[in-house]
Amino acid sequence: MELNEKQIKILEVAEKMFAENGYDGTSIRAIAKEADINIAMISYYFGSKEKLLESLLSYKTANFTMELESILSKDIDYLQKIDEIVTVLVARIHRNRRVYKIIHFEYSNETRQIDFESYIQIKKNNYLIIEDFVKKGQKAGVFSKKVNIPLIIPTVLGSYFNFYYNKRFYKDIHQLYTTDSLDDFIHTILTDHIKQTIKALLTYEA
Amino acid sequence: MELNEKQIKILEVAEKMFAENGYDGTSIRAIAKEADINIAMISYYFGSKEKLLESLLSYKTANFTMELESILSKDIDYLQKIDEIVTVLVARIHRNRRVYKIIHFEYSNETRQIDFESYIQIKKNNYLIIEDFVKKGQKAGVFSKKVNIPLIIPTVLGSYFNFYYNKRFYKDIHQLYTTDSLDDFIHTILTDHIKQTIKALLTYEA
DNA sequence: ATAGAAATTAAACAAACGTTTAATTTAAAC
DNA sequence: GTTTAAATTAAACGTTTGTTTAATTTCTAT
Repeated sequence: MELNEKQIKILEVAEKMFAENGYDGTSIRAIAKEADINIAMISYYFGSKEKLLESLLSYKTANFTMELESILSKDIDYLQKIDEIVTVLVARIHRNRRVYKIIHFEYSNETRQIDFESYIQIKKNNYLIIEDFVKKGQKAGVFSKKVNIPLIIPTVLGSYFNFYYNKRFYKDIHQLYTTDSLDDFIHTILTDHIKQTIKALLTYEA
Repeated sequence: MELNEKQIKILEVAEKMFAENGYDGTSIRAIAKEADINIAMISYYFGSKEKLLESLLSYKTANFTMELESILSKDIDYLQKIDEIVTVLVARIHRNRRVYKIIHFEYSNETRQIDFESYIQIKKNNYLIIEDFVKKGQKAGVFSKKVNIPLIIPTVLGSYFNFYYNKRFYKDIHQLYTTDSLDDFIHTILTDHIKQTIKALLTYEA
C-alpha cells in the first residue's frame, strides 16, 4: 500500500493519540482535528477506524530482520553480538514505543478482532534467527545450555517496557526530568543493564 | 473504605472489563449489565467512572510489603531468598495481571489525571526493601557490585508482562492451549527462567 | 478548454456515552 | 406500626461517537 503525505500525517497523529489515550479513547474527530484534515478523509482513505489502526501497524512494524542479520554476519565474538543486538533492539523499541504500547494492549485482548498477522510473522521470523544464533553459541561452548531460549526476548523487551510503563516512577528515582535525560538514560544505563542481564543469563552455570 | 458484596461484585466485573477492553472501551452500562445491577448504582456507590477505577486500584493493590518482609526475615541464604521473592512476585502479578495492565496503560499516560499515589507509595516502599536486601548481599560478597539495583524489578516484572502481553504468540511456541497449561507454564518454566536470570545477573562478574 | 476522476467539505445519521433525576421499594430503628 | 434512611429503579439529559451522504472544489489528462 502506497501512502501519500496526508495519509502519513494521519498515521503519525493516530500513533501518538492511540498510544496516549488508547484506541477507544481516541476519536477520529480528534485525529482529524490534530492532523488538520476533514473527518470524512479518514473513512475515505482507510475505510474505517479499525482499518486505520491496521494500516498503522503494518506501516510501523517494518522488518527488524535485515538489521538483525547484518549484526549476526559480522566478524565479532558471541558476547559482542549480544551487545550489539541489545543496543539495536532497545533503540528500535524505544523509537517505536508508542506502536508497541498499542500492540501490547490490543494484542493481549483476545476478544478484539484486529489483524496482527504481519506483526506475528515478523516476530516469529526474528525469533527463529535468534534461536539459531543462541544454539550455535551453545555448541561453541560460549553459552549455557540451560537457558530457555524463547524467554530471552521477553526479558530484553520486558525490561525496557516495564521501565517505560512505570517511567513516572523511575523518573523520580533516577532524576530524569527532561526528555533528553530520559532518552540518554535508556540508551546508556538501561541498555547496559539489559546487556549485562542477558550475557549473565547466557553464561550462567549453577 | 468498606465495601459491601454488591460493590465488590462491581469492582470484580470492572477489573475484568477494563483490562479486556480498556478504561475508555468499557461503558458503565456494560459493567452494570455484567454485574447485574442498575446503571445508576455505580454513580451512587462510587461517584463516577473515574472514581470507580481509583477504588479498584486501591482495592486490588493491597500490600506486597508484608509478604516480602516475611521472606527476607527467613533463615535461608541470599540466593534462596531470590528464588522465593521471584516465586511470590510472579504468582502475585499473575493473579493481579488485569489490574497491572490497567495501571501500565493509564499510569504511563501523563495526560490522564487518575490518582496513582497509593500505588506509587507501595511501589516505592517495596523498592527500598529490595535495595536494602541487595546491598546487604553485596557487602556479604554474594552479589556483584556492578548491578543497577533499581532496574532489577523491571527485569523481573517485565519478563512476565512481555510474555503475557504477547501470550497469543508464546502460546503457539510453547503449545499452551488451555488456561491450566498456561498457568502451569508461568508458575514453573517462566518463574524458573526469571529466577535464573536474576541470580545470574546478581552474581555476574565480567 | 473541457471532461472525468479524485479530493475535500459541511451536514446529517442513528447509536452509545456518562451522569442526573425523581419516584419507588426495601430495610432498619424506635 | 410508623418514621426515616438507604437502596433501587426507569427514564431522561445533553454530548459525543463512527460513519455516510451529497454537494463542491481541485487536479489530471486529453
